[in-house]
Formats: sequence, C-alpha cells, structure tokens
Amino acid sequence: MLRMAYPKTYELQAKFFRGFADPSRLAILEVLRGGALTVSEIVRATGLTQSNVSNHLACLRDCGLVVTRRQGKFIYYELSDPRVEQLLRLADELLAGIAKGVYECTRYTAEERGHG
Amino acid sequence: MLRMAYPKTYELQAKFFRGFADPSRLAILEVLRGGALTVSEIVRATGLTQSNVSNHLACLRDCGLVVTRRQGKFIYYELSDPRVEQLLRLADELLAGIAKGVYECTRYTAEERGHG
DNA sequence: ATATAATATCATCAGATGCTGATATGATGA
DNA sequence: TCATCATATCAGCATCTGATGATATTATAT
Repeated sequence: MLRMAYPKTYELQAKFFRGFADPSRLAILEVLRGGALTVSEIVRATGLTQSNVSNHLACLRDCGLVVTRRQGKFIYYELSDPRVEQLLRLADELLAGIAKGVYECTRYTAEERGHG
Repeated sequence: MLRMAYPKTYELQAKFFRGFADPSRLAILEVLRGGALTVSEIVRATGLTQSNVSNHLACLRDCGLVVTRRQGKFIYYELSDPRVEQLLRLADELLAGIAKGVYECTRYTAEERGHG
C-alpha cells in the first residue's frame, strides 16, 4: 500500500480522526463524558470484552484523546481535553444536518446504496 | 467481525469520522477549502490518480462532507457545509495541543513506540 | 456515428483493523 | 510467599480498506 506521499500532517491528522472512527471507541468516549472511569467500569458500561476495551483505550490514549491516572490497582481513564467533547458535539450537529447519506461510506467505492 | 451491537448512532458517527480518517481524503478536503474544484483539478492539486480521487470523492460524498454540481462535462465538488472546515480546524487545534502521542495509533495494540 | 475529454466503476491484492481467547504483568492483601 | 483482582499484551483470524490498472459511462464536438 505504501501511502507515504503526504506531509506528516495528513498522516497525523488521519490517525487522530481514526480515534473517533470506530463505534466501540465512540461508545467508550461517550461513557467517559460523565467523568473518569476505571477500565472495568468501562467494560461494564459498554458491554465490550476486557481485552477489547483495553486495546481501544490504548488506541485512544495514543491518539491523545484520553489520559490515565493510576490509583491503587485501578487505572482511571478520562477525556484529555474538553475540546474532545466539543469535537464530538460539532460532529453530531453536522451529522444531524446531513444524516441522509452516511449509510454506506464503506469500501469507499459506493455501489448502489440508500435502501435497507 | 460482525460488529452490530451498537445503536445506529455510533455506527453512523464512526462512518462519518472515517471520512476524515484518511490522508488522501484530508488532502482533498484541504484543496477544497479554497472553493469548488473539478475532479481533474483535484487530481492535479493532490497528485493522486484519477480513479483514486474518484473513489475518495464518492466516499466523501456518501459521508456528506462534499456536494457536487455538474457543469457541462465537468463535475464540481465542494465542501458541503462550513462546519466541515470548522471541524477540521478544531481538530487541528486539539492535535497541536496533543501532538506528542499520535505517532502510532495504528493496530491499536500499541507496542513499544515513541522514538524514531 | 466517431472521437475525445471527464468522470465513475470494477476486480484484484497487499496491508490494516478489530475481535476473541489465552496469557502476562502489576498491585494488594493474607 | 501465594492468591486474587485489575489491566495489558499477544497470536490468530476474518474482515475492511485503499491503491492500481483496466474498463465503462457521460458529455461535447465534429
């Protein structure tokens, strides 16, 4: 695939957005909007498996979307910046205004779509 | 993979964000910030191949990030909403403040990282 | 109709991604 | 020390994704 013909910026930005580009991670970000939670609390709140959550949290952390703090044997995760929420909200707004077409952005080769 | 244990919302939002989660698409969005362009102009401006651009444009359109209008044999693409730019700018800001950790969000299993 | 320019679609394939289950690490308490 | 809870990491896999090159479509002009 190669894909390295871009200024570092686009690669970086793309990775950043990929943090938001998965339903499991969005679910995690959502539950974290209520404040810091431990991994097992996140597991309970989302219904995902422990290793799955752990992997996604690592991703979110690498993307800079969450930060951690240890407390005894617990590790608390929380949103790293209020702008993370802001970005989610802005996306929600935009999406609400668009809504129609996002059914299938998959495969980015857009076959016939737009009906159940 | 299956992955359908989520309220439609997260799936939708994830797809929406995926529109932003690729360097080629970010490059396209960037050149479109200057206003509407035809496909071939976008091809020239980005250096990507025609079919590649065309595929990405289809994706961006499905995600609602761009809209099109035909003029003769040309098709003009442009950003669908000023909030698309706004979202990009907000992401830029956030990313600038974070910057450090986004080197490797790939594989989301976070091996040892953070050094060239 | 033919030729040509602009754009879209298709098949294919390498590589990335996310999930699961098992195992490893780390902290706490007996 | 051992047992246990909390979390992280790993291997394997099925799938998704993006790039390429070839072909199809659409519009214009002759």
